[in-house]
Amino acid sequence: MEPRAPNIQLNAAFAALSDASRREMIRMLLQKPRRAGELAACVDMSPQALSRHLRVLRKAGLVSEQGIEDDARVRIYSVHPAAFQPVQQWMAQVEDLWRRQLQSFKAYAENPRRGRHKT
Amino acid sequence: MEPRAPNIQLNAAFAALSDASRREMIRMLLQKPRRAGELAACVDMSPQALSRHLRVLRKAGLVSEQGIEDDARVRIYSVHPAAFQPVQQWMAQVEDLWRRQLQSFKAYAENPRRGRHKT
DNA sequence: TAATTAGTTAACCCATTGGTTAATATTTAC
DNA sequence: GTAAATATTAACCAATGGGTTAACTAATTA
Repeated sequence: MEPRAPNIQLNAAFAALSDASRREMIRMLLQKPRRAGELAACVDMSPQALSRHLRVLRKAGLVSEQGIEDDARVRIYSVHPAAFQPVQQWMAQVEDLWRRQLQSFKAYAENPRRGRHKT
Repeated sequence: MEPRAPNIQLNAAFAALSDASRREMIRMLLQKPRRAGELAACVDMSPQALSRHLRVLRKAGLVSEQGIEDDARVRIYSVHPAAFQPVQQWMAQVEDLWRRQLQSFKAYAENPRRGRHKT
């Protein structure tokens, strides 16, 4: 096992979230699953551009699509919350590491002779 | 105040985090503040490439630099944890919205209007 | 002073992103 | 049947991202 997994999925998730329109789409889809057209009304862009953003979200695994019965034109998009987990885990790691650092700072402040700390 | 702020900062933060090398740099800097050269040893890239990544992180506000007194060549980089807050807040919002709609979604998933489930 | 060290910036190159228009399915309306 | 509505994909184009080499600044050292 490599110590340095590429973590493509995590890259894609963060990248997908770096666009305000896509974040807005996710919020919309969190309220309820919707078709592309309903999203278009909210984010105000061409169907083509929207479709691309949906593809980015899909490839990142953040949303999933589901065809409906008798109309192949329409697909229902919904948020796939499991895909957010790696992101949240990474953020939690950061928070944890930061907390530890705070403690070491605090320890230094309480007992400064032990180490050399530049603020 | 606009109801729809572009949230450039949030965009930049997510984008900055979408690169594995930059995430690794952040982890390194969370252990302790370091100079550029120390980071280079970890992420194994040219000083120029590294410097660019540092600039991305700086512009996103995720890390801050601090010159040392008697050598202007060297700057100490450290994580600026406050910049992670918008990201965490957004993620928390998502989690919250998801929890609120969990019942509806569960009903939706357990009683799909249609069969074709392309998870 | 010249050379080395530490690091950033500039110029360039190539791959990707994201938008547009045009073309393509598929269902509904006429 | 044809046309309109609902989307997606293809082809194209401008802008960005990220890497490289070269050039640059500032400090240390010979």
